[in-house]
Formats: sequence, structure tokens, C-alpha cells
Amino acid sequence: MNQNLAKIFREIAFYFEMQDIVFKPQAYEKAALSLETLRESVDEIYKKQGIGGLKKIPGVGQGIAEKIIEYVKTGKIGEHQQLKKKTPVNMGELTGVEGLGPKKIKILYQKLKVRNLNDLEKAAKKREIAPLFGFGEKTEQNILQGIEFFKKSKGRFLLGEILPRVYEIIAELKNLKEVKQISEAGSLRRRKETIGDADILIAGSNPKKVIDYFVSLPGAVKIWNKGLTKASIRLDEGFDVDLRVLPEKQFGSALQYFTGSKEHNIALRKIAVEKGLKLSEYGLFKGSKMTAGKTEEEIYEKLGLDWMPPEIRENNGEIKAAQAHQLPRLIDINNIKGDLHCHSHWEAGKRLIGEMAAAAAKIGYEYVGISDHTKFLAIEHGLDEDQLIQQKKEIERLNSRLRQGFGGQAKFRILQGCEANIMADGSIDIKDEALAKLDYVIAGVHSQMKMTESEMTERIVKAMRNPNVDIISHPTGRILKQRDEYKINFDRILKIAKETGTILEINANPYRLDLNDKNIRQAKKIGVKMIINSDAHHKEQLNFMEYGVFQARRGWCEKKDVINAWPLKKFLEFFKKPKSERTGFI
DNA sequence: GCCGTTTTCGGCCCGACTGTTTTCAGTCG
Repeated sequence: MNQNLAKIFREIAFYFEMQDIVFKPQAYEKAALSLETLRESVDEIYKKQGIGGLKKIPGVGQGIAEKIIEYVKTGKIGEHQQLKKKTPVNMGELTGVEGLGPKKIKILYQKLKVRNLNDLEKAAKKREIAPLFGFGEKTEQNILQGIEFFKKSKGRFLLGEILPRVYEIIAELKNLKEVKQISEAGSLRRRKETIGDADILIAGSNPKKVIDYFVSLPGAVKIWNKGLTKASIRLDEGFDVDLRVLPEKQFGSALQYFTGSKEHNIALRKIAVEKGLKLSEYGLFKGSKMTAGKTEEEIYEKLGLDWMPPEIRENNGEIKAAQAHQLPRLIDINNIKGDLHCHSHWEAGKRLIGEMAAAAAKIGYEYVGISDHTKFLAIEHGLDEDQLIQQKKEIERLNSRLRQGFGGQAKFRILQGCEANIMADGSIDIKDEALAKLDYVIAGVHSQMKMTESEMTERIVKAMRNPNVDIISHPTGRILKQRDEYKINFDRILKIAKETGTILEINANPYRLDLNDKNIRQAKKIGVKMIINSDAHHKEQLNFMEYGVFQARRGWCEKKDVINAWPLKKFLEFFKKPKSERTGFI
């Protein structure tokens, strides 16, 4: 409900922009943004509190509240329908093409009847776009390239695809002596799970030289633009990198500005205005006098705020918390003591347990848990009850060898779990007696994912009520860019998790990152404990952990919220207690 | 269309770059 309505409001905003109407577009955009981050469904709010409740939503006043009510009652909004009828274009597709905004889309529709990506491509190929007033050869070519990109990537890349490559580029740029300070910025620095393009910021001298070097980096296949202070390239991996170069005294203000989020910055600038200051990427100014800009810290301080990590800069309460000096102490990768979701492919060769354990110990973990799939997942060589016993013997053997080796003082422990399957009826595909013998049990949904919301929710609830099931893996089931989450009532999942002492996983695989940031924040609020797991299928994938930690940070997680940030002793005590006694364990 | 510790009117974040209409609108972040 909220998401659909948000989409409609964005479209209305867009139509208003087409017509050169000022300020209304921002109003609708703002309302859309509020709805997207709203926990409670608007029809619930309306039912309980009427129009007054709706008007309490930031950015919603009389006019938009009435539109929400119209949508709740009829499922559509008359004005939106009319606007759409007048200019029936596929907004999602067309705005996804770099360089196309409301004005150009309007002309393309009026002159060439372009409604969607397909029409646009045809028109560009027939060279009908270049002669249009306000367009030209280059615009036409850029449109064609934009279409290619949009089709290829659907516009966004995974954090896990981009971050390592950007670290490489930053390392290369550091070779230049002109580069004094460098950082990634934008949604990349905020560690969003998907990224549109990468931003890099440099403080230093001779920007021309830096920019020339940047646009000629190996792997740069296209230069979108290149000016005196900024440039933008496409890499052969298919994503864009924007670079900005500026003087050192502005590095902090620019980093703050280009890290965003946009909403966070708007809120910050309003605070500046209230204090009689002006904040831009060039610094914090009182009149024409610059009062801060060299570091982010001094800008936040001058505005009366504590500095905060980029991951929470989404205008979602962090500004108030910073003003009250009550920011959370976010969990850090160095807090992670172990990883409980690692596959050894037991059937394929038991030596992998040793390899995985060695790699985990090398990272500095105190423990690693082997949790192979179980028998229902035959395709993944799922283990049955007997094989689990076999595996247990092997793990015990390795543990005793560990205790003898390393001078007898090796603290490192291998734990045995499994990732069992939650069947359609909520039962587990391994007998309870066998589950009870393991150090811990993870259970997850791996089949029949298209159930109704109540069926899927009750399926997982039943699994959580099983006293042997400690952890639910990838609780919402989404795969980024491929598959939406299952239909579930997440509030109910949280309630039962809390009630039963079940832990929810933050799966760190860059394609999953499941729970997402919103889920995590909710879980934390309610007091449901979480665990960050890599879901590694070979030892290199243990490094996925950092993406899970980023996600946890975006959900405001602290060390205490995440059980594998606890030391081994406390961790083992926790698992020794019956599930029912774990709630409240800190 | 929203909003208000300057509150019911008059504001609404700010600047760079591109391409094209050669002085600036459109787009982006």
C-alpha cells in the first residue's frame, strides 16, 4: 500500500515538473519519501486515527492526506489518472535513461509519441531525436548508450560488485603526489546494498592533472564528461565513477555533502539556516566568512551535532540522536568473533571443514560453525541424521587436534550446526533428536517460496516454535536484482522471534543482505537478537562478513544486538540455555 | 502542496557541467 502510493506520488511530482509547476513536485516527492520509510500502512493509520493521523506523517498536509484517503477508498487517485492519460509514458523506464528528465520526456512524447524504452530506442535508431528542438546529435547518441546501460544493469549494482573495484581505483589515484586526501562518497560510502554509481572525492593540488589521470585509468571505456573540477567515466564492468577534486580546506564539507544522503543534507542545511549559517560543499559559512570545512567533524560540531558514521545518514532519526549526543555505538567488523553459517560440502570432501576452520582462525575468529544443508536439499548434498553424526565425529577429532596443537592453548573452536529446511508445513526435515545433538541449528526456507502471506508467516512461526531451532537464516528470502522477498508479516515474525528466543540472521552474502536495514532496525527496537553470517560456500567467502556488518550498521546495530560479536564463553552459555530462557539474556 | 521557537503567508538547498537554443535550460547529485 505505502510503496504503491509512494510510486504514484513520485509520478505526480514528475508530471508537475513536466508542466513547469514549481514547489509542488518537491512536496509530492517528500510525501513519497515519507511513505517509503513509514512503518505502518496508511490504511491502518487512516482506520485508527482518520485524516488527523495521516497529517502527522511528515510532508503530508490536507491536500495529500485527501489523496491518500482517495487511494485507500478507491485504489486510485483521480488526478494521477488524468495526468497519466494526458501523457501516458512509462516513467520508470524513461527516467532510468541517463540524461532524460521530465522536460525532455515531455517533448519526446509530444513530438514522437515515445512512451517507453522500446519506442525511445526505435526513435533514436531512426535518427528522429537529433533534429528536435533542444536535442542534437550527441543527445541522441547518449540516449542510445543510456538505453544499453539501463537494459544491462537495470540501473543498479551490488555494493559487493563495486566496492572492491573502487578500492583499487583509489589505490591507483593515491600514486599521484597531487592527491593529498581521498575517499569514496555517496551511497557507496553509506554502504547501501545497491549503488547507482560510485563517487570519489580528492583533496589536493593540480586538479587538471588528477582528472587527466583519472579519465585515462585502465578499464575506463567512456568519458561522460570532464571539467575543471570533476569528471565522470564508465568502467568496463558497466558502472560509472564520478570524481571531484577540490582544495584541502574544503575536503570535509565536500565529503559531507557528497556522502549525503540527500535527505540528510537537506535537514542539515536547514539547521545551518536556523543558526544563520549557510552550508554547501564549499564549507560552512557565516555571511562570507568560512567557519568550517576542513573536516566533517568540525562541520557537525559547529551545527551542534556529534559526528556520525555515513551508514546512518538517511534522515531517519540520526540528526536528533546526534543533537542529543545519543548516537548508537555501531558494531564494527573487528567486533565479530565468529561465523556460524559456513558450508563444508561434507559429501564432496570432509577436508573442507579443516580448510574453513583454518581460514576462520586466520581472520582472527574465536569460533566457526559448520552448518551444511540437510537432506531435503538433495541437490546441495544435504546431510541426513546419520551423516550429521559422522560429521560430528570428524569435527570432534579436529577440535581435539586443535587443543593439542598450537601449544595446547588454541582457543579456537569448531562448532557443529546445520542449515535445515523449513518445509511447507513448518516442520523441519531432520528429526528433533538429531537436531538436539548439534551445537546449534539454523533453519531456513529453501522451497515453495510463493505462498500467501499468512501461510508463509505461519510456516516460519512454526519453525521458530521448535525448541531446537536457534536461528532463522535469510529470513525474508530476497535475492537482490533477481527475486523479491517472500510475502511475510514481518511484525509477526519479530514478535514470535522475541517470544521464543529465536535469533534472526543477517545474511552477509552481497546478493542477499537479508535482513535488510529496515528489518534490522525494527528487530533491534523490539529486542530480537541477530547474528551476522557469511553463508560461505568456500573459504574466500568468509570475507562476505563485512557486507553483513555494513548492513547491520545501516540498521543501527550495536555489539550487544549481534550474538556473534560476543566472546566465545558468553556465546556458548547462551546456546546452552533452553531457548525459552534466552530472551532477556544480555 | 507543505510548513511554522521569525507560524496562516511567503518561503521552499545549491552548484557544476553538457549540449545546444551562443546565453541558458535541463539534468544530476
